[in-house]
Amino acid sequence: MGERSVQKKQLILEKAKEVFVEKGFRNVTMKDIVDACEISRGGLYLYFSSTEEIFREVLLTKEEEDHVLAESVGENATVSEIFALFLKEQKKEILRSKKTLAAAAYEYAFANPKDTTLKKQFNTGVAMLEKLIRMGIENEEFYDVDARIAAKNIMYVLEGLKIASLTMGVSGETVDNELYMLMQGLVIEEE
Amino acid sequence: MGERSVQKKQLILEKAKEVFVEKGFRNVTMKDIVDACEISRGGLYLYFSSTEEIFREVLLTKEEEDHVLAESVGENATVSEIFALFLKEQKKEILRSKKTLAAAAYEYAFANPKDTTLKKQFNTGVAMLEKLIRMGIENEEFYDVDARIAAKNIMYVLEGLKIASLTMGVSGETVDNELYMLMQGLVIEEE
Amino acid sequence: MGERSVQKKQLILEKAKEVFVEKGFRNVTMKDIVDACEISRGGLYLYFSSTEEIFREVLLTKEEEDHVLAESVGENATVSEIFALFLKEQKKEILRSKKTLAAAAYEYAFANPKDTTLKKQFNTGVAMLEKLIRMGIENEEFYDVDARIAAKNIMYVLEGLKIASLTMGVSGETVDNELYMLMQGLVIEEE
Amino acid sequence: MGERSVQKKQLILEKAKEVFVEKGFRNVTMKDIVDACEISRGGLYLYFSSTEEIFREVLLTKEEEDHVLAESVGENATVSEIFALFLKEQKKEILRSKKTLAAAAYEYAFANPKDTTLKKQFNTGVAMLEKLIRMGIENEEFYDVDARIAAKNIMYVLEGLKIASLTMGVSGETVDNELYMLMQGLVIEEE
DNA sequence: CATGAATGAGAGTTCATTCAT
DNA sequence: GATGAATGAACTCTCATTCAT
Repeated sequence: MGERSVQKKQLILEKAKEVFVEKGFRNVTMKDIVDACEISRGGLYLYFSSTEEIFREVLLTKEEEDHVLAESVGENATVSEIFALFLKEQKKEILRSKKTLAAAAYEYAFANPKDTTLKKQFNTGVAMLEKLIRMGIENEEFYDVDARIAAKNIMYVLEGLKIASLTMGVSGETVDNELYMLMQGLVIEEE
Repeated sequence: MGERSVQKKQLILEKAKEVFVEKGFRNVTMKDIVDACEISRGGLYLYFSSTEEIFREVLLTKEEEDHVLAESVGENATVSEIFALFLKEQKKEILRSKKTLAAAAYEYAFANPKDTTLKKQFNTGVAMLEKLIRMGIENEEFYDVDARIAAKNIMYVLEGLKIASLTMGVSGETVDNELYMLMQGLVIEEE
Repeated sequence: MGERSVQKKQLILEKAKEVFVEKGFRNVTMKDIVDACEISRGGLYLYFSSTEEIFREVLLTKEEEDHVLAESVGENATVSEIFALFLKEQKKEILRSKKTLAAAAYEYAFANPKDTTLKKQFNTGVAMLEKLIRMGIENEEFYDVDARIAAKNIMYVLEGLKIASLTMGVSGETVDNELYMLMQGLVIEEE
Repeated sequence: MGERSVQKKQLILEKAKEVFVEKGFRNVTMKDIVDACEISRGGLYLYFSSTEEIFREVLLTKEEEDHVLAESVGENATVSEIFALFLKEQKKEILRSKKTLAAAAYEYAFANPKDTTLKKQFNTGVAMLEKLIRMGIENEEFYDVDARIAAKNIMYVLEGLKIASLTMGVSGETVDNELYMLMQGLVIEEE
């Protein structure tokens, strides 16, 4: 597969992502993707042989984006500020969840219980938060909690908000309340 | 619709529920349900005209079960005990989520953003918890928190655990940790 | 599957047979059969799920016809006469082989080495001939040969003529010569 | 077409032959041959424009091999010996028929009734045998039979054994019995 | 000459939905 | 009411064949 093909593959992944965002996972057919990419029926099969295969690659692309995000966080000042920034990003993500892969990813996970991509992404998040919390504790910015358990708790609340956003809608205010509680549980307030 | 028809409809809903538990929502065809019910293809159409319609009714049945649960709680003694019992029930529910309608319900919600059934069920839960928390505060068993916000927080954590259980699996211990944190945030420990 | 369905299945088998006669085995698609039967695409799948399955049933039908033939032979007079009649039937069969299932059956056998239908039909032929030859020997109409080996030899010559007829064509005279040799090898000529 | 091209064409024919041996005729696609030859899709079309065309040339190659065989026979001593050697070769050929082009050739012939390649090969065999038998008769090694008819009979038995070997399997013993009968019908046994 | 990406026709298969009985 | 055969639309997937490079 030459240079040109790599570009085409990339194009397919981009267009396919839009389709998955719009239609979820199960609902998407190879034809949908063919139409979105404006290529021939057979053409798509040169690159991928099922919607599942395409979705897996789209998910990996997402993962990369997340990594980039995680690293860009590293440049900021105090741990509390980084944490606040992280939560702010999460809020954005939660509120626009209907315009992301989130629903499709859940559907995919339901259909593929063996696949561990979501789990890995979750664990990556936990690990990052854990590290952050440890730093906060060391700096005496955070209460002396069990960093791992606290990290997991944050991730579960975020998951809860995400699925709630997808299935019943949540207001910005609601998210703020939840995130505020998370901060409160960790950050030592100055008097 | 006569007596007999009502019974038949009930039978269909029961069998259909098993199918939805096993296969989710999108994956289920009218044929699957026809096969499970051992009725004729045409026969099913006398009662329901799509899997969506069937699923909606199945979901309502579930709602009733939940109500029953909520009321049975009422017989217990202290608020803390009731709360502990509630969490214990939730733990069970979370750990067996793969054997419940949960995944199908989420899939259904993704496909039907307008439908408010899940939202109503969530809100019912919030209301019940809010009432409980208010009672706890009055009894001085619970800290004096914002009951509504606390109730919502609990529900979001539970949602997070449920979707995590469905998509990546969670251990009993993990659930315990989370539920313990929820208790800790509310119940005033005696010294 | 009710009365009506059995008739339809029969109709499909008849029409399918014509298609197999005309096009062989591998070349035949479900669509070909659908067109020949003037039923819907999906309709055919109610009865059969592949051309192979259809062909197998068509072959069995043929087998029955052969059995009928074998028995009808039993009514005639001397063994030599029966034998002559048998060869005459075979000649007809060989010369019209292009209008029978023969080619399709060979193709099918190539594609399904495990299937023993052809072998069984061959063995049935051998058994019948062997019995006939034994009777001929007892009656002193036939030379005292090894009945089993002689029977097999006849069947192999007939197979050779059949495949030759299909792949290169044979004249009636050629068949006559071969069949005459077969008779000569068995029947004791009166002086 | 230059020297190099001829080599390439030869390579294609060799590899294609392996494919035809393995898969028969109808089952083989241009893609199969492209894959086997490790050339480009377009490249194959520079030399051949269909599997049929390729198969025709492969068949001619086979014909040459047979000729070589026929001539190599010429070096041996008595006619009976040559005849025995010929039958021995045929036995080998029959028993390994599943590893030869035989099935593909029959399939090809079914699909191309106009093609006379198989007929020519058959007639070449008949002619060779006829010549041999005439020599045997002259030498008084063979009975005084009609050489042409005897030659044809031998060829038909061999065809019968070949197709039987392909479609239902034959044992070495069975082949021996048949070939022994052929010898017996010709060779005058010394007392 | 040679490549291999791309096309589009066409086969296989499944299902929601209808309708005569 | 109930049945289940029948339909046809929609999808999946494969290949022969072409063509820009």
